[in-house]
Amino acid sequence: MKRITIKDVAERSGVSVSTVSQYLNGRYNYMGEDTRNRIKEAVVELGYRPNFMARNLKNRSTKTVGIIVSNILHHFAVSLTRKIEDYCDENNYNLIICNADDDPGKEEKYINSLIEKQVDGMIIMPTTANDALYKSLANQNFPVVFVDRFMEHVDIPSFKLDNHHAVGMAFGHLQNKKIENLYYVGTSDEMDITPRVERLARFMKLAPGQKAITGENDALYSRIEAEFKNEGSNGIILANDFALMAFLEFANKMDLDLEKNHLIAIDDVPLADVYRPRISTIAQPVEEIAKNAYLALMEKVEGGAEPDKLVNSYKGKLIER
Amino acid sequence: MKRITIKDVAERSGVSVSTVSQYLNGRYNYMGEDTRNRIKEAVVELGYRPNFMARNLKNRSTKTVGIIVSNILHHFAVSLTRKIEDYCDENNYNLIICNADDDPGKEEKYINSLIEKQVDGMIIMPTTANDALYKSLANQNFPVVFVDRFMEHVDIPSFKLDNHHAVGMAFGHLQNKKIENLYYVGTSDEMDITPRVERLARFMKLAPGQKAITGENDALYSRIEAEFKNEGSNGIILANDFALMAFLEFANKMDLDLEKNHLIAIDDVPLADVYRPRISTIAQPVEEIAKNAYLALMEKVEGGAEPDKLVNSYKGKLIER
DNA sequence: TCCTAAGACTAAAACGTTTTAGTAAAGCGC
DNA sequence: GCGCTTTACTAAAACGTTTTAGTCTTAGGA
Repeated sequence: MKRITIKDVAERSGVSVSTVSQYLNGRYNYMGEDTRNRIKEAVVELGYRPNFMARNLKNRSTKTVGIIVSNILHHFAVSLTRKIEDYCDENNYNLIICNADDDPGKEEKYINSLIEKQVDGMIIMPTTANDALYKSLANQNFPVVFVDRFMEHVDIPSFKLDNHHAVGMAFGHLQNKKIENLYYVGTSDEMDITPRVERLARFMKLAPGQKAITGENDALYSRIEAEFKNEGSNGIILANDFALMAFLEFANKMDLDLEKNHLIAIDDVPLADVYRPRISTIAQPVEEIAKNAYLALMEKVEGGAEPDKLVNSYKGKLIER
Repeated sequence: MKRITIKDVAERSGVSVSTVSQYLNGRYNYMGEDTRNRIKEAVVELGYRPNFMARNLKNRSTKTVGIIVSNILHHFAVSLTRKIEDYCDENNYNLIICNADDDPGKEEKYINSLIEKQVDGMIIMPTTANDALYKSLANQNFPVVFVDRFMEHVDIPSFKLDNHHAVGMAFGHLQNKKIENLYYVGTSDEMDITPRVERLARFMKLAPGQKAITGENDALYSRIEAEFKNEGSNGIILANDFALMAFLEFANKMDLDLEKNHLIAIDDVPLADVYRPRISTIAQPVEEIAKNAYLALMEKVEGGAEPDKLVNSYKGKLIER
């Protein structure tokens, strides 16, 4: 598989590489019309495609940004990535998608790999466990923005759901029902991950003395089994899509009556709309987060103004079903 | 944001760039121990990271492969990508994930962009609408494998579900119930996309005279509304996750009794396990597809043997619920 | 003492582009 | 027919690495 270079094109069309390069960059007034046509033909006939590596060794910008999501299995992560992809596409940027899989080691590897690949900037949904690395990025003035999560002592702007408001809405929604006990079910807040911390904190504040059940994956399921009492009419706030799935699994097993147990979940997953009964949710402002994160990143890439706020929260939308 | 190069490291440690390069590539016997330590320090202090572009301009391999999925919203696409990512990770390959969004134009753009980025190979879930481009890849001997879909006149090996067998299992599963009418609900087979064509064809063969409802997105929903008759006990084969969602939406609206209407869906989406009632599915052999596609690609990358078969189908697994 | 080998390095070419500075020829005005 | 501009190009440096072919010094070995 011989690689076709600009030199092959130059030879084939009988001009110098410089002229071919001018042609490739659309500066047609540097050459006569017949030359231009000959080059055009040569490019097509040889199936020439410029070498991005060589091109961007000379240029400054790679017109590429990377996104590292904490876990691509979260519906929110995929939707956000899709939206950001749209923005990149519109603006002729390439997007490299990386999945850290909730593993700080993988995250570190990807951050380094993206830098080596000379991306112009990156969007990170941080695992929050690579403090030193984030800081060094910020210090080097490398263009980075965070999404979904915020880190207290790191000078990188973040774009995310207003978690306080979201939990407030969930709480308000349940108050309209006649509910005896309130539950919060979510992933554990031990890791200091913003949405977990903020959501849980707000729940505790709004419903002091009510039960919060937290844990990771299978552990969460066991804790639900251990702590949830199926008595009377309950309200259950599901902190994210994983929590919702865990609770539904439990509800199925116990055959809970979901007309008496009122669910409301953060993250508007497609399943909520078709479940029986349908499930009320709070949809994340994916569009706003994607847009503002992208714009802020571009500001940084182009060396423009810093955003005036480090934490940028956007309100979710209650979808009552 | 000044970029730190190997030259800076060389100056800082008082040796030539060649020596630093040797150090970076682990060829330590090219230098004395103290030199080695000085370079090490300089690298850390400067936070030096090699420029991938420059490095791979010289080298042949980029240790990078790309995957282009037809639509990242399909559960199957994400699971497969995750598995392939694991294989890449294990073997120290980087994976660039691209989402064609069922748009042949985007697919073409991504294929070109991956070539320009000098990936060592790519895995494509083809939209099937870029015939000429696939062929030119095959002719140039560029390392490519297909997944999920197969293209008749293109010399690229494909790794996919055994669709005939899958539909056969779905059919068999429903035959154990007492069913009066059989339905097939799926995306349209107009585009000549392997799974759609094969699944539909097999259904027609097994259940001649029974109803097949096909269409895209909203159109599919309307066709269900128009053609599905809620009379007696029905069996419904859902051709993929989109079809399942569309049908569940319809079932909800009509308040269909899902104990009388028996569903079986291809693609084991998480929702199937928690839905009420739980939904039987046919799980794709994601693991096998990922593994074999990856291995075949690596064979090609390393210039090894061609796979002996162009079409490699693996059997799905019936999950009765 | 001379020869060779080993050890510790370095210079420079090469990878495939872009870009800057230049050149040669043609055309034009006067 | 001289100077100037325009047109149509080209040569060569540069980007940040890797790699090959050296070079220089020191140390043995005969």
